[in-house]
This record gives sequence, C-alpha cells and structure tokens, in this order.
Amino acid sequence: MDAFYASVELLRYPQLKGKAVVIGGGRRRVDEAIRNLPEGGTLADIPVEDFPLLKDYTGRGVITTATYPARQFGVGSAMGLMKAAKLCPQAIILPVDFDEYRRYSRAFKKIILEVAPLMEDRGVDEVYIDFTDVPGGQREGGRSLARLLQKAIFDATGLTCSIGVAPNKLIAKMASEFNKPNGISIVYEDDLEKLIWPLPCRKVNGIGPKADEKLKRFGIETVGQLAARDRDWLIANFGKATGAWMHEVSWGRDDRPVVTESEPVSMSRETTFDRDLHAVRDRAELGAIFTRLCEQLAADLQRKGYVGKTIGIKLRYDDFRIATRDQTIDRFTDDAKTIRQIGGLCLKRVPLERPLRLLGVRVGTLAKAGSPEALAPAATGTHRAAAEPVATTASLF
DNA sequence: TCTGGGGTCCTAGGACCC
DNA sequence: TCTGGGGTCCTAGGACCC
Repeated sequence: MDAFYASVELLRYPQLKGKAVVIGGGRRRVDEAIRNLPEGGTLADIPVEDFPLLKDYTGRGVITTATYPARQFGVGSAMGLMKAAKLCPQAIILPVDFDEYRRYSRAFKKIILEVAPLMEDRGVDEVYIDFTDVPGGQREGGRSLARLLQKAIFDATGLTCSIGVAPNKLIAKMASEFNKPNGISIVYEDDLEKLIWPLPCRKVNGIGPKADEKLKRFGIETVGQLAARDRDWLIANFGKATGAWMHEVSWGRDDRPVVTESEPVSMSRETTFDRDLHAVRDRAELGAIFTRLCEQLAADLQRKGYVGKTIGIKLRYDDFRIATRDQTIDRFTDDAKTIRQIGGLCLKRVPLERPLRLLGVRVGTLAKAGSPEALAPAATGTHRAAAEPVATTASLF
C-alpha cells in the first residue's frame, strides 16, 4: 500500500491532499481542532490552518509515514520527529491511529482474497500473492490481474497500492518498488541482469544496514557485484547460511512458498517514556507502567485466544542499549498477575543503574488457549527442570 | 536531531538427557 | 588419560522487517 498510514488519514482529512503530512508522535492530538469544529461540522471541515505543525511539536517519537509531498523534503519513515521538523517545519503532523489502519488493512486484504486466495500476510500494509493459478493471472505477465486488484482495492477503500509481479517473492518485492505510487512492474527471469543487478544490495529484503556496511567494506555495492563473487568466498566471509543465501538472492533465486497461514510466536507490549526514568527515583511510576503493560498484554492474549509460558522483559537505557531477560514457567498463562510476577523476577536480574527510556513485556512460546498442548504441557514435552537455576539466581539478588 | 511499537528468525553457550 | 556424540530446551543478544 502506498504511504499507507498517511493515505488512510487523507481519507478522513481530504483537505490535506497534496500537502506535506507526517504521521507520528501520538501524544499531541488534533483533538483541539476537532473541539473547535462548528456544530454539525465533519472532520473534512477542519481548516488546514488548524492542524498542528511539525515545527511546534516537542516530544519524542519517529515518523511512521510521510506523504509524497513531505518526502520531497527528505522526510521519511523511522526518522526522528525533531530531525524531520528541521527538514520540513511546515509539515502537518497527525497522531498514529493504528485501529483505523487495521480496519483498512482488513478491508484491502479481503478484496484480494476474493480474487486470489493464496495470499501471505506481511504486516498491516503488505502482502504476497501467488498469481500462478488465479484465472487470468498469466495474462500480460500478470499485469492484467495486477490492474484488476488495484482497481478493486481503490473502489472499495479509496487507497492505492503498487504491485510487483515476478517469478518469486524476492524479485516481486523489489519490483513493487520500481513504480511507486500506484504502479505496476513486471520483472521476468531474463530481466535479472538489466533490472536487478544494478540495484544497491540494500534493496534486497534481508540485507539491512549492518550487512550492507560489511558488503561495502569488501567493495560490493550492487546486487550484480554480489553475484560476481564466488559462492565459497561469500561463505568464508559471511558464514555458511548467510553466504549461501547471499549467493542465491544475487542470482535472483528464491523458492520460498507463499504462506497463507501462520501462528504467532510471541506477543509483546512496550512503551517509551516521555522522559527517562530512574529505577529508584521513579520506582512507583515505573511499577505502575509495568503493571499496565502486563494488563494490556494479558488482554491481547485473551482477546486473541493464546497462552504462553516464556515471560520476558525488555529495557532500553538512555544510551539506547537494550537488555532483555526472560523466564520459562512450567505452565501456560494469559494472566496479568502471573505475567507481572514473573516479569518482576526478570527485572531483578537486569542492571538498573542507568536511566531508562523504554520498558516492555513479552510472552513467548505461545499455544492456542484450550489446545492439548496448552492444557497438558508436562505430558507432551520432556519433563525438565531447566527453569530452576534461573529462579534460583533471581532469588539470590 | 536523538532514534516507536510489534514482530520474526538466527546464533551461541550452557544445562540436561540418552 | 582429560573429557563421545547427538539432541532439545533455555536464555541473551542482535539483525532485520513492516
């Protein structure tokens, strides 16, 4: 989906169309502008001048999405709001409304599923679709079906998307970025040299900043330069799995199937504080935040029907270093008190000298609530007492 | 200019078991 | 006399993605 969060916001604030808008923050609301609305007015009636501007924003946070006009100024996803304010002070800032984005996410996925049942969910704004056996999926190399999907999605939601069609997920993902927004791009197997090899390695889904940096140190900038290296050389320098994988992707090879169903592995809640907090000085506040996170997480688990038995915490210190601790208990739970109690033990095992900027809680090793595994864990798994030493360590502190 | 929240997967060492 | 081999689970950290 093109600039998904921002595009959804533009549906309810059409007066902002064509303007530089960023989505982020979340603490400062447009509530005041809404309160000032005359009787009977709608969101679309809020004057453009009444929206909060990036330059007036104070507080932590990053941009999740920027409209294309905002991107002209170099503003983009994951950028800190303070930096974005320097680049584009006159941009309008809107708070994140994840519930709304989820509604539109469900809507566009439903449209796709009606046409092409083999769809893999890749998050709120992205999917893979297997065109192979969809009627008409092979016409014009897939272009005709891609057009049909774009139209159906637009008619139902008013949102545009960009589609890449290719022999596999790896290339399709890259192709989807060739023609944004509202574009279609077809990449055939024979196009590898011409269309894929000139791309920077970073464009490969799975090569992030670290791997890219290392590749650059070897003088490898493009996918083509990666393909030119020996498979054995890549394995020697990047490890068996990563090296072999890099070799495969550089030659456009990817045999991963489109996976239509999957079970969650973990669920978590975390929050960045308005200001850094000290474990001692702000103990009460931290305790209250932690309890709330545990309650939210328990509610998430219960609503979705999952229980888990690995409970963990996450801290981010003021210097941005991260520490995690977890403990596996001998039964599955979705109970806030249990999560809070085990999480509390985890917190006792982590250094708390530095100021904290984030606290999170996580439940992993999930099972469906009421499933045989969740009900009788000792009967199905090997009977072990491996969690004991950890509990002992915790009690020593 | 300090940098969100919710995820997945991988690695690696140690415990423990057969 | 140093000390098999394989497997799973647990834990901590890190890369990466949307």
